[in-house]
Amino acid sequence: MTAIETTAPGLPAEGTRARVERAALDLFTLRGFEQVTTDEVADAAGISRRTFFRYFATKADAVWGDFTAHVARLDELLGSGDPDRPVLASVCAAYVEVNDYAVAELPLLRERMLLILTEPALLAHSQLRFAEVDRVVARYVAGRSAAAATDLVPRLVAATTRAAATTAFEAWLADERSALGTHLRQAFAELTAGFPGLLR
Amino acid sequence: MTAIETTAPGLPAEGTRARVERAALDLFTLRGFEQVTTDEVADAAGISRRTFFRYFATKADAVWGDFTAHVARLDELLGSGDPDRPVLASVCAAYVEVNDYAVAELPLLRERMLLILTEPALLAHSQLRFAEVDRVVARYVAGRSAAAATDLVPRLVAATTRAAATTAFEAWLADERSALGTHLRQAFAELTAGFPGLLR
DNA sequence: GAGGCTAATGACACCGGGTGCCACCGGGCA
DNA sequence: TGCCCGGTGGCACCCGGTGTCATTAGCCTC
Repeated sequence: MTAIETTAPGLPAEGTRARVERAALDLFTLRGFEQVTTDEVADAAGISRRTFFRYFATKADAVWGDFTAHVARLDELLGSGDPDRPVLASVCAAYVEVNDYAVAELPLLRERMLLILTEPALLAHSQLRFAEVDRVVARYVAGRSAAAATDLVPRLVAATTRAAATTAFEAWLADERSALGTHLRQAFAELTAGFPGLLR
Repeated sequence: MTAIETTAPGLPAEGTRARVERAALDLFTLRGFEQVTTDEVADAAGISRRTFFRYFATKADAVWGDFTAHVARLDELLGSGDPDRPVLASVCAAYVEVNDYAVAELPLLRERMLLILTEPALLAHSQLRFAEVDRVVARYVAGRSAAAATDLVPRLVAATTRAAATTAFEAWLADERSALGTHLRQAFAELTAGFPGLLR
């Protein structure tokens, strides 16, 4: 595997990050996360192993894209939401909206999430990234319910809505033709209603 | 760090596993998970590094005790529960019961969970162990609601109740004097009622 | 235009978790 | 006594991740 487009040292390195992400996603999808070494990813992207770890803190981080921006957008959506809507409904709505991707982005999202939720090493790592989401949600719930972000209910809302969202993603991945939003709405509906179908 | 009680090779190795667990827990609590090498743990327990990895698949597994038995007990509790009780309530009750520890075991449990939920590497790893719990719960819910264990609702119940239980653990760890069962019951009450306090 | 600063890169050495392999040791058994 | 067997330790190796240093190119200043 040699580089398609080699970059010289000292250059602004335009698009290098995106190129590495593509190489990583391709290789991981093709052969499995653990079966691919960081050396191979770096090689395929035309950079050195050392440089790979300057773009991504860990091997796992190469599959997440700009997740920090994703979390920031969720934070903004929560902050700019309708203050008259109930807290829990606001959280769910923000989750649905932040995950309302353009059709063209769906294949990439699918590839990412499939890796994250099926590869054990990536699933483990996801806990650390999703914790960023939890903090944002807990802070929002705390702010609207006059509680501390470390109290039980804010944490509880954050943890359970995130669990519901993740489960919706799994259902979406399992059904190639379905819409992510549908699964998210259904999951949140079940959650907020206390699972009405399970009263027996 | 030298071994208190060295064992000869070829011996039945009685209590070695427990001794390694204690050494690991002590060192991790004292200096932090990442700051302790497996070499040091093995040394403190009087075995070689190579043998450490025969008792535990990973460094992280040394803090979990016999978690497989814990999951098995949850499975049994679910299977032997009152079939007239609603499904969701049964799951919550089983969670409460399986976590009803004797007072003498609480300090050890606290030490374990504090490490697991505070140390990033262990928190990430926890996702893999907790997934075992999720499978058991999802299978139970599926069995009682005429659905497949891979359907949305069984997975959803498993993921959200587990998230609630984990959050209850966090609350318990944050309050030295509180009872774990209280937090669990409160968390499940909020969850099953759809967070009634957040209607504004 | 020469020199100096900066940022990105790559080579190298090193650490630590995890694994495969093999030699060794002790006990049980024919 | 000779054999097998299971727990063990030593060793070499792979791979993810990090610290250090030299190199390179662009840019800014004089």
